[in-house]
Amino acid sequence: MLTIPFIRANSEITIQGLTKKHVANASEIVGQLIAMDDQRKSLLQQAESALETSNAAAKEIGSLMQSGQKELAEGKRAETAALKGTIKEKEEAAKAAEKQMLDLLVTLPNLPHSSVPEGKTAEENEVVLTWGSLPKMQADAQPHWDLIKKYDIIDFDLGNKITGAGFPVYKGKGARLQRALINFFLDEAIKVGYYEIQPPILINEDSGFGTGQLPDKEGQMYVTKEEGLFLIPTAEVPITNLYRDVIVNEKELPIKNVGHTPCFRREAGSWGAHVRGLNRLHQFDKIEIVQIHKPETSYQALEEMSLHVQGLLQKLDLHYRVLRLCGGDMGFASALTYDMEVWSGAQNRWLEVSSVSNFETFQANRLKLRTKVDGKSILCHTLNGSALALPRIVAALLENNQGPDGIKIPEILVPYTGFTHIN
RNA sequence: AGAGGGGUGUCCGAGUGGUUUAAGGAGCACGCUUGGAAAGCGUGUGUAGGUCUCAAGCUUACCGAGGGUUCGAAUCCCUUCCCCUCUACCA
Repeated sequence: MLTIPFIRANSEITIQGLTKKHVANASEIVGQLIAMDDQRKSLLQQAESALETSNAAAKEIGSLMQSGQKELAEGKRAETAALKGTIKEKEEAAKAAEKQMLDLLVTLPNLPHSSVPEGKTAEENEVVLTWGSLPKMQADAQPHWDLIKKYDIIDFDLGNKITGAGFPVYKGKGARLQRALINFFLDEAIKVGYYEIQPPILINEDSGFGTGQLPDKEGQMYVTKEEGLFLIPTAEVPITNLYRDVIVNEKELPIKNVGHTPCFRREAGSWGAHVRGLNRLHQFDKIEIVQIHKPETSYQALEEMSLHVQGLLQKLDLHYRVLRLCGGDMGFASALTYDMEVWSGAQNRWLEVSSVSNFETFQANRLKLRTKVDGKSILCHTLNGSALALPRIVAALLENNQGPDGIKIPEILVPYTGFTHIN
């Protein structure tokens, strides 16, 4: 969430940024917000000055009563009783004005970083770099949805039976490959200083709000019926929310956390060839890295996180590219996002496997995540990224590494899997 | 899940309607003291909002959260969350 003081002080920048993110009528909205805030302030002042009078009178009544001056006290009492109505009325009006302002403020996305390219759709994302080369595929190369059947390692039919579409069952070497990847990704993160967290995978409403899933995107999350808890769409939510309502000691920054969780996404309304097989699931595993920084170091951290993710892809020897997302394709809360895409040899297209973002103070403002610099409390910057999401990595590994002997496991994973081929 | 007890500042802890502008202690910071340190003494010590050119000052809210009663609420009432003890259940 953007802050009102920032918007007031930088209304032109705000309007430009919102426009880059394709918010319609940015200029009007900013004007409205400032007007609402003015109204809020004025009502609050009225309420507070009435309260001040009333507080003073109440105190006076107290001392009059103690000194036995009953009649004087009674007079005062009548006087302040009359104020009650005004106070309540003004307080309620101020609260209503604030709510109106917040309701609007909460709908505004974060402002994009200056390096974010203009553009509306994924086609306008900027390719930052491409690593590796196209895998050499055999003539009769099969897409992963055929390979998983051929080797009987991932079973969608069984998943359909016990849950529904998009909930595959991993079996045998398929299950072991999952476990190998999870451990590999966690170990790599721990090696470079991340602290491992195993969070709950159900979250409450406050947490959903803190990282920006609520109030807008509840349709994308599963909810429990009795408690109204949400199944997490990503470990970002519980791990970042660990720091909700926290003033972090400056010395503890930067914070670097990593966690593995299953992730749940309803993805209502998406079907078609592009979502076949492992390309899009309702439940999948992901290793998430989260960092919390002082503002001046956050962009350096973003680059470091991007390099970490790229390192993983390089170790798995996957042909990949890095995109800098354009204003229209970026997430709601992000100021700058890099997407990593791996080449899928049999589908002949790029698959998104990671998204690394700097949210600057956008999440921190909702979370009330602050630190103190020179005695003043300031909002922290939050960042996160997938390192990595499993299903599409598995899809690419299966497709790109298929051969006459079966599917070859990358060297680096063999100690984790305990086998060299799926056959 | 049932019964009972409890949630107060960075921490411990007093406080059941009016000098509580939250006692007292610990911690922390600064100062005095000292050859240096400890002890001792003194001063300060939260968050958010408003006012203000800045600072200071003034002011409002915050004793788990939300609402209510009252001229006045940490204190009384209602709702709710969390913790502890016992019982029940359970991996």
